[in-house]
Amino acid sequence: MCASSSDEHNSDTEKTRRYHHGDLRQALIRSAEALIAEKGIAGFTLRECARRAGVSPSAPSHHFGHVAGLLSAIAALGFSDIATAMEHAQDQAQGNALDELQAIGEAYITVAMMNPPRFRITFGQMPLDWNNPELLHEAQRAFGILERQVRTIRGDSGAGDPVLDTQAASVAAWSIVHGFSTLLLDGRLNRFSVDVDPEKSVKNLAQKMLKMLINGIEN
Amino acid sequence: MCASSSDEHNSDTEKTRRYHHGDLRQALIRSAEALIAEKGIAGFTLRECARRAGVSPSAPSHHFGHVAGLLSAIAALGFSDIATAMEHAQDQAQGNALDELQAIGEAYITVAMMNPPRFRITFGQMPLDWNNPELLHEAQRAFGILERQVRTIRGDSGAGDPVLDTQAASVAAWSIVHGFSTLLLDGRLNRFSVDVDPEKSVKNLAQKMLKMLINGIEN
DNA sequence: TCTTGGATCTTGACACTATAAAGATATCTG
DNA sequence: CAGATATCTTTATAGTGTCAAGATCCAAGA
Repeated sequence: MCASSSDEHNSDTEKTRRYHHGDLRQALIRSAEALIAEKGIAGFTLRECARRAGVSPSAPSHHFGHVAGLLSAIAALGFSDIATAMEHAQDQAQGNALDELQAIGEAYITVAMMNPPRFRITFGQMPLDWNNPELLHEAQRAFGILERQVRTIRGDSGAGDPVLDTQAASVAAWSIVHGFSTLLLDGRLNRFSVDVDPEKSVKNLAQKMLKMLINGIEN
Repeated sequence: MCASSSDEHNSDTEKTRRYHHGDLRQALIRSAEALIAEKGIAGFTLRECARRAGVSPSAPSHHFGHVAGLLSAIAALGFSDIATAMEHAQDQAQGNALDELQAIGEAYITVAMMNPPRFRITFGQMPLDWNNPELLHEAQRAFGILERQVRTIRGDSGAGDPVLDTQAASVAAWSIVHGFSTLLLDGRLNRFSVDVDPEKSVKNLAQKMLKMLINGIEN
């Protein structure tokens, strides 16, 4: 994932700044996430990303076209992160289908917490290019895992009340983990009565929430 | 310099363009929401708002200070909408505490659907000024209603499993309705297997989701 | 080895944007 | 009727995304 000679193209040092960066695409993605981590979404700027990568303002256009191109590439990584983390969690909790869904949901939240800038880009309101095939593919992959798991459960439990159908259950699962992640990352939770300071208590809270929903789904 | 009195063709109505707008504050709020409804969050611009209100680019600063001021005023309206709609729903469904929570949750989603631009501002990533006392107050009011309702329920049902405590339940309720609203408004649901085209089916889906969660909470 | 085509980056320019300072105008108060 | 004050305009500054044209490097083919 890194270049062959890693100390060659650092921006802030006065190392011979080459005309060709060598790995600009990756560098810009890193710059963008670091920038958002520092100054928030509002502080994101394509020019500043280029500046941090040690490159001219219009260099990014040759790799991503426009801003949405860079953001879409990052969003694709975001969906990929979620999908692979879900798959991993699913494998770990193998056996009980309900436990697998619980693990999948927790994985979603964990990924959001691990890289907030990436999650904000993936699910924020900044423009994305949904014609990007990679983005589209990874997004469908992520949601597919969750939906398949819910379908498995509802197939198992024999579906009592027809009102509680599979679609509603999968959307409910997605909504609860997504809503929690969003509220948490935007600092909406600790602004009010909820104090979720230590990281442990966040995961604990997420566990409880999911238990409630899954408890409601299986019945 | 512009014509002071007689000739006017700038505004859509018969209003003569005066030096003093008369109700610029409200006009800017309306312009902002209309603009976002048309061109999305990315198309929002303070200058364009001023343009639509028929005033100079820096006129808004005298009413809101900076961009975050205008957005915060709108966000305060957003929280107020949610709070009052929740209170209304609570009154309508009076009697069963569980039905009340269900109604409160549905109200949240309905408000989001009724005025998407306002909801996007209220819960989006654009900068807000949380020193704005009105914004803070309305936000606390909204969450307070939901939390009090959950507390009522858990007091009623006698709280069996201590794992499923009140805090987790209220956050779960907030998360599921907020997550659903966000995913819906950002077009993330109908992009995949879920097709929520007719408005009726959206409310139906929301009902089912909430039923599942509440079912899980009361047990 | 030398040349040449294509990918990569820079320069320069344009039309935007937010915001601040200072001047112009209307409304309100005494 | 006069000041004072709130409201809006003008003007200016610094920053932004994107485009077109030029500069530079790399990697084949002769």
